[in-house]
Amino acid sequence: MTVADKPTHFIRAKIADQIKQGQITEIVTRFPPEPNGYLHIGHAKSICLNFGLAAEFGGRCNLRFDDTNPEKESQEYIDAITTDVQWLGFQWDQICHTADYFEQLFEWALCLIRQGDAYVDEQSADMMRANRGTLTEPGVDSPYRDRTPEENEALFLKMRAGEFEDGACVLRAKISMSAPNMNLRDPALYRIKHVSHPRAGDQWCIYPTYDFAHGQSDAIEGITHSLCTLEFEDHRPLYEWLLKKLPVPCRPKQTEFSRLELEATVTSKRKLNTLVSEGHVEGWDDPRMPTIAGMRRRGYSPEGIQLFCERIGVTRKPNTIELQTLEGAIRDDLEGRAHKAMAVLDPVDVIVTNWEDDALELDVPWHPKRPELGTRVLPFGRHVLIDRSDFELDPPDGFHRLVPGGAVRLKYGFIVDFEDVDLDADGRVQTIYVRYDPTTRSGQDQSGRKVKGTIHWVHAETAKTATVRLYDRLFTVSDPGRHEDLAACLNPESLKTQSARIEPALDVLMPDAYFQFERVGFFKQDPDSTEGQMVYNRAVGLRDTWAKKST
RNA sequence: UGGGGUGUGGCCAAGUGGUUAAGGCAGCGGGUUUUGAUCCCGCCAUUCGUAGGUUCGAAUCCUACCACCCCAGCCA
Repeated sequence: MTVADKPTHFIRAKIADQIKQGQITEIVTRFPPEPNGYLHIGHAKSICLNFGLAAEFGGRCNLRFDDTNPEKESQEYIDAITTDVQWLGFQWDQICHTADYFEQLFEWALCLIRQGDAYVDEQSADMMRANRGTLTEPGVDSPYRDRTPEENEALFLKMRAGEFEDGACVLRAKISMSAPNMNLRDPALYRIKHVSHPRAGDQWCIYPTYDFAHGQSDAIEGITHSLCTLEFEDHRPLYEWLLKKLPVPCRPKQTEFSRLELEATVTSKRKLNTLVSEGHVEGWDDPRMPTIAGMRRRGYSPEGIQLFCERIGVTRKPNTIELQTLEGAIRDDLEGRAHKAMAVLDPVDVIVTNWEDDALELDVPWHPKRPELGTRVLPFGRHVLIDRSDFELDPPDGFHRLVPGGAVRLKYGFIVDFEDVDLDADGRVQTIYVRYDPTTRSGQDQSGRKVKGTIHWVHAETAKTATVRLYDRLFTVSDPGRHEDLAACLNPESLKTQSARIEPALDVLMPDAYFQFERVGFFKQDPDSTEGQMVYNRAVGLRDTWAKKST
């Protein structure tokens, strides 16, 4: 897609306008995750927005780790985030860490102190909370609020020197304790944490807060558009207050958009963490997780996720996207990308009674519309397996698969006519007997015969056995985010593991390929796979209007 | 009962005073099809949170009301 045919949204429109008006010549954005967890689908929206916009307008986008709280952050998350952003298909201009700005931020804190715009408060956290007031009542000034700049500077230096315990005091902006916006009631700028930092090591025992770090970091990097979610809107006056008070190189502008809410999905880091730590899923990359790592393992493609992010738009409205919107985007992308092959998940024996020869090796394309994907060998013979659901003794109206007295095409093979069926004592189909029509070989059919259906199959002798993992939504409720007891709304059927018979070509490691099991769904080889013992994850099923009608 | 936001079809989303309110997803109907997939065609809001008002004319302007979301971390 080019800029012209992408659906527009208010941020894209605004940038286009600014460029047109000559107000800016280049845009610089940043994606600023805190490395305290894995990236999820909500972050994907932000990544696509920030990197996408920069690419579209010929600008730059930085990946910035907003690492101001060493208590929660770790190198594991930094590495995972780096991997995920690249996998999603984006390349940053610079990789940055707020920690690398700590010295400059400290200098700026000193500036504020000398200007009389910040003070060291020795009230306890509880006291500060009590004195902050409420939503409807103003707060009370701290008894330490009127210290002189000299006194504050001396204290702040002592904070840095490690002369105070954690929590003994904090640097606060001196704004107003009666501001209706709670964020302006003398917000904390620096706090004491005798904790070593994943990047800065033991250099610091005081760390800036988000509010004191974010805008100035944006300014240091020359960010033109600081995009963030709506919950930061109330912080914007503070963001601007700091940039105005400080001798920063430029004044970035913050623009907010609404965060992504996905049906039947949780995206709070706390809740995702609970799922992992309580063992409800197998890890951050469990294919049922809405994490980028999880979606990657499940078999979603980066382009499919990008397509989804483009389709959902960017606004300031609260929104909850239906799961089918995500699945639709993934299918739309995978349809053109996947290698298409045959696998039978619930096999039943079929004997082709008039086939006397050895196996016939059919040469069939991986994708009928994409010859460049090449071909593979598909064996056919006397004994094949078809899916149990593709035969009905007593078919409902409109059923066009194999039935007694009927005929069906074995895809890429021949048309076969029903001959007989063996049932076991319970009336369950045991073996189906058919005759193949030699004049109907795919690609050289001279019979002119038409049959109602074409089904998939594998050759019994050469087929391999694989494990398939069939995933379904993790939660039974559409709004798990609103339920405190997550365990109570877990879907017990979110993962079904079973074996399947696969054609030989599917028994080869192709870790980067996406597959479609014809008539079944899109699959990806799990990293647990080994040749001879493949594991296929179902990313998403095919659209199935027949199943829909019959229910 | 403070401040900041948001309300357009089942879900998203254009639209910012003047043709019959874009488009996507989902749904429905039909065509093509060696995947009941894909692809193609068609249908799907007399109405824009509600009630008033301004205007020749309103989803767009004004007023009032209603609903929902965010903010009282030394989290981000």
